[in-house]
Amino acid sequence: MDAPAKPTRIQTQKRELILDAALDVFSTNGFRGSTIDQIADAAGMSKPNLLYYFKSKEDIHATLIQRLLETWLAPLHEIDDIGDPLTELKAYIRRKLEMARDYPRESRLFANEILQGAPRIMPLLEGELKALVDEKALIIKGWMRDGKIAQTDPRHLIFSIWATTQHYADFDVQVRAVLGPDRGGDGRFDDAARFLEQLFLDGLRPKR
Amino acid sequence: MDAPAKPTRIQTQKRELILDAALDVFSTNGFRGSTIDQIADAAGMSKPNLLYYFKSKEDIHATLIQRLLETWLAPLHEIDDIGDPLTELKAYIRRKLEMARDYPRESRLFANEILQGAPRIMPLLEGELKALVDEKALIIKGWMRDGKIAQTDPRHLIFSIWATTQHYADFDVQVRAVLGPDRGGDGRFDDAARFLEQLFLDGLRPKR
DNA sequence: CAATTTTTTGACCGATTGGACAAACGTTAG
DNA sequence: CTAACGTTTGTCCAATCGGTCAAAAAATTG
Repeated sequence: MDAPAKPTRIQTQKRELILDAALDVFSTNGFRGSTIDQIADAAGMSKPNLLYYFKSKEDIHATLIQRLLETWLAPLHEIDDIGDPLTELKAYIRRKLEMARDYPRESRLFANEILQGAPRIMPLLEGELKALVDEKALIIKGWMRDGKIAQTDPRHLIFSIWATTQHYADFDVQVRAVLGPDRGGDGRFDDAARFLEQLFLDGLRPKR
Repeated sequence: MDAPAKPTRIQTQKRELILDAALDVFSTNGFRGSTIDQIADAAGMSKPNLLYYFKSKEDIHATLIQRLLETWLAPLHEIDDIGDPLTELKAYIRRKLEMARDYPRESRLFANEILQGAPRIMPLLEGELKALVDEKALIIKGWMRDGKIAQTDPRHLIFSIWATTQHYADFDVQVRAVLGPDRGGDGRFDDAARFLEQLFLDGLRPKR
């Protein structure tokens, strides 16, 4: 009874088009600040037509958030303790920075959700995300015990990596404005990568 | 003709009440996501009454943003090259972290504005803020030339300080969710302060 | 007190919102 | 061709939006 019935080619195609348009709109205006009309316009279709593919504004947003989280946590999943700790952390920072560069809309969508108090993903933060961070914090703690990296708080280390990398997506307009048109162009991600590697490896105290 | 007429006691008092309520609402919902009714409710008055003190929703928001920016950039202004560079930077990080702790609503208001493309403060970012950062970047660059701190990109250094400290205000719910009820309580800012000092001074490479 | 000014509110307005619906249109399989 | 099904849209609806206005209520002034 009521089998889901596999989607037609047009259905999958249009749904994808809508989700892409919705990502544009939601990531810059937040959920409450976005309208179905805006999304429909951006997707090049009428509002009723959009509502034929998604049954509500909530539905679109939920689909987007769910899809986002899968890709968003992937880099953290990849951390394990088989490689060299410092190399592993450097790779994680680089991957997160690449995600800020290649998926800035997803980063801003997430930032908007958290800023608003995470009303739609709070259970996930306290469940899946916390468990994942706890697991990786244990690995990092092990590296510290082995003297492979300096002794410090592994959870705040993870926070600082998130903060510094996502900053280049979420605060992009500010970064561009401050750097000016010259360095705001393309090289800013390379500069950021170099700086962050230096910061996380050796900090600011001058070598003796 | 049309002298501004000094405000009554009730006027200054109620305007302050409204701004405080509006800061609550705007900082969690963004500009478009907030309604005058929400603000009026939070301020304990009727909508027309609120509009008697501020002529529009825009007016409230503009007042809030303008007031925010004055206090927001104060810590950066305080950086000068008379003290010891590392001490100076440590103090700046601590001050910014205290602001994230004591004025989280202001931080989120700012984050919302930037996330939405900074439509109302773009000129200020490209003008006053860029000039200020340029000025302080020169000071930091001097420290690097003198060998007082490690050679690196001073602008990205400033970005990383902003990102790591504001993270504890803007992403507060995520930080709390991940740390759990125990450490999510009060000590998290002290833990963050200790971690950030370690990170910015010495990084993660273990001492030999 | 009474006159005046400031403060507060209920009722209202046009515009926009998320969403429903039936009718029209396109496509495809028999 | 035609019946069936998938797709698209114009029209409509109730709720909410930002904001106005006139009149009532408080506060202030003389």
